[in-house]
Amino acid sequence: MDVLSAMGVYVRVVDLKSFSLAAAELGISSSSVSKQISHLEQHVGARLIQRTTRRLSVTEVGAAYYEKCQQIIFDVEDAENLVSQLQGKPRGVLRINCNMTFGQLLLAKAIPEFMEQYPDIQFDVTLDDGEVDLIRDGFDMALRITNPQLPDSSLIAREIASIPMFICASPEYLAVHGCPSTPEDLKDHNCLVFMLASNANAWTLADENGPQTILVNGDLKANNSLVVRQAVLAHRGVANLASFVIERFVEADQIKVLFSGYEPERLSLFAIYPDRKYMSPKVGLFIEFFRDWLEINLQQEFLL
Amino acid sequence: MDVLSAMGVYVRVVDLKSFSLAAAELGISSSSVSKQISHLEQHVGARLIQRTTRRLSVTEVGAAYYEKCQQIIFDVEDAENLVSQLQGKPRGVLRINCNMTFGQLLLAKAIPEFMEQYPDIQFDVTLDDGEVDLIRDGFDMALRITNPQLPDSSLIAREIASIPMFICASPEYLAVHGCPSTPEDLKDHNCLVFMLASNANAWTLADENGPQTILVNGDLKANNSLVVRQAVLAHRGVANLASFVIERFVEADQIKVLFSGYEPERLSLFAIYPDRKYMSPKVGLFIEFFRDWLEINLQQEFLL
DNA sequence: ATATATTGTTAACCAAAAGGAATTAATCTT
DNA sequence: AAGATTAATTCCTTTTGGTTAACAATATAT
Repeated sequence: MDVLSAMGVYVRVVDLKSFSLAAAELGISSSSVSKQISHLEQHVGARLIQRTTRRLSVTEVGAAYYEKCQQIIFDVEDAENLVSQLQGKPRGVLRINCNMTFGQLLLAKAIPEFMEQYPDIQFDVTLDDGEVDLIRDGFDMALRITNPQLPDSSLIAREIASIPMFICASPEYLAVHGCPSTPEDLKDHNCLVFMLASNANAWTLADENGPQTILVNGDLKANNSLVVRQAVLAHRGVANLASFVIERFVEADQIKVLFSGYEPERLSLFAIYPDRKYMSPKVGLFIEFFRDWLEINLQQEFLL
Repeated sequence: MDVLSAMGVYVRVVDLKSFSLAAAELGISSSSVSKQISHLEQHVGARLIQRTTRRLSVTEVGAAYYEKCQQIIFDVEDAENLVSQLQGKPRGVLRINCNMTFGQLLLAKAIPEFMEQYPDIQFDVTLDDGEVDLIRDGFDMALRITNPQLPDSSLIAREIASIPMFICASPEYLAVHGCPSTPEDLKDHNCLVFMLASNANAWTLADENGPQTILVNGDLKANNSLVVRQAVLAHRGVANLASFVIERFVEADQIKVLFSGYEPERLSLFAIYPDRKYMSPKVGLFIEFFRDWLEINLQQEFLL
C-alpha cells in the first residue's frame, strides 16, 4: 500500500468529514477512498474513523494520527521544495487561489505570459472571494485584495501591489444627478457597493486635511465588482471601484472619475503563502514575476 | 509510486553506498532498487545519486534530500508508535540486537516466554558483539553488556540488570597450579580473557579496602566467552566470567569460584533504544518483561 | 593489455495491488 | 413507510512493483 497517499486521503476525509466529498475533491472514486482508509487502519493496527453509513466520527487514536499525518505530508512537500530549490529548476503544479474579479481581469492575463517563460510549471487556478484556508484547501499560494491590514495566522502575507480605488459614475448619471464635490455629497447619491469587506459601505476619502469616512447608501449591493461596474455603466449610481476594474471604461469616457481632490483609501494586494522552511520555488518565482508584471500592467496613475 | 517505500530504499542505498547491498539487505532485486531510485528521482525532479557502474556518489541535492527522508521515515514510525501506544495493543515486529553469549544463554530463553504472553509480537533477533547503530541498522532496541558507564549519543540507555562476574577455574587446574588467594597472585596464573572491552585484561577486584586493578596475562584471548569457558573446563587457566556463563558448571562442581573475599567489578546490562517522542510499546513492554524475568532467572547470588 | 568479476541499467514478463462502476446495505429525513 | 444519502462490497480493468535475463561499463587480477 502507498502509505503516504493513504495518509493524504485520510487527512482529507477527516477534514471534510466525508468519504464521498473527499473522493470528489481528490478526483478518485469513493470506493477507492474506502479501501485506502481500511488499508491504512489495517496498517497502523487501529480503527481511525468510526463510521456508520450515515455519519463519521474520528476515534481518539484517529485524531492523534491525523495530526501526525498532516505534519508528515507537510514535511514531504517541504523536502520536495528543498530539492526543487537546490535544483534551481522550478517544476510542478502551482495551485493558486485569487479574488474573483482581480483574477479574471489581471491574473488571467499574467499567467499565459508566465507560462511562456516557465513551461515546466502547470497552473491550477481557483477564483473565489470567500475565506480560504491555504493548507486545508491545498493551495500553494493565494492572492488577496484587502484593506492594508495584517492578515492573521501562520501564513506569510507579502504586499505586492497597492490598488488605487476610484469613486466613479457614468457621464449620463452625473448629467441627471449632478456631480458630488465633497464626500458629504455622497449621502445624496445612489451608491452602488461591492460588498465583500464587512464595512463595504463605509468609504474613506483623504485630502490634505486627512482621511474621513462616509457611510453611503444605495439600491445595489453585489459580491462581484463586475456586477457593480455594469450598474455604473447603466447609469444607476456612484461606485467605489478599483482602478483595474474601470480603466478601460475611463479611457473610453464611459465612466468618469470623481473627487480629483480626494484619494479613496487604497486596497492592498497580498501574496499569501504558507510559512515553511523551504518555500516552493514556483511560489517565489511567480510572486516576483507577478509583482513586476503588475508594476507594468496596473496603470496606477492612469488618471490621477 | 509508493514514495515512502522508495524513500526507504533510497536511504539504505545512501547508507550502504551500493544498490546491490541495499537490495540484498531489503530482500529485493537490485533491478527493483534501480527502478525505485529512478522513479524517486523523476518524482522529485532531480538526480539524487550520481552513478557509474562501479561507484556511487550522492549529489548535493541528494544529500539534503537524504536527511529529509530519514526524518520523514522516522516520523512515520513515530506516528505508528503513537497509535500503537494509544491503542494499548502492542503489535508488529520487535527487531532486537544483543550481545552474543548473553543472547544465546538468556535472551534466547526469555523470548519464547514473552511470545507466549504476547502472540501479536514477532521477533527479529540479531546477536553480535560489534558496534551497532540502532537507527542505521534498523533495530528497535539493543541489549548491551558493558562496564557501568554512560553510553553516548542520542539513545536512551536504561540499566536493567547488574551482572556479577566471577574469577574462576576448574578444580583440576587449581590442583595443579594452586589456588590464588590475593589479586596479586593472578600474575602467576594463566589468565584466559574474554576480549571485547578495550581493557579486558585489566581485572578489577574489590574488598573492604576498596577496588584494585590487576593486569593479567595468559595464552588465550577470545571474543566469545563460550570459547573462554571451554578453555576453563579444559583446565587451561583462570578466567573472569559472568555469572550466567558459568552457573551451570559451578553447580555441577566443574568450575570453582575463587576470591570469596573479593568481588570483581560487575558489568551492567543496558537496554538501549532510540529517544523518540513515542516509544514503540513493544519495546517498553519487552524491557519491562525482561527486567522482571532476569530478576528471577539471573541467579545473582547463587554462589556468594 | 587482456580477461574476469562486479555493479547498475534495461527489457520482457508476471503477479499483485489499486482504481472504477455498479450494486448492496444501512440509516437519516420527511 | 418511502426516499435519499452515504459507505461497503463485488467484480472487472488497469497499473504498478517485482523478477529474471541479457547488457554495458568499470574496476581488479593476471
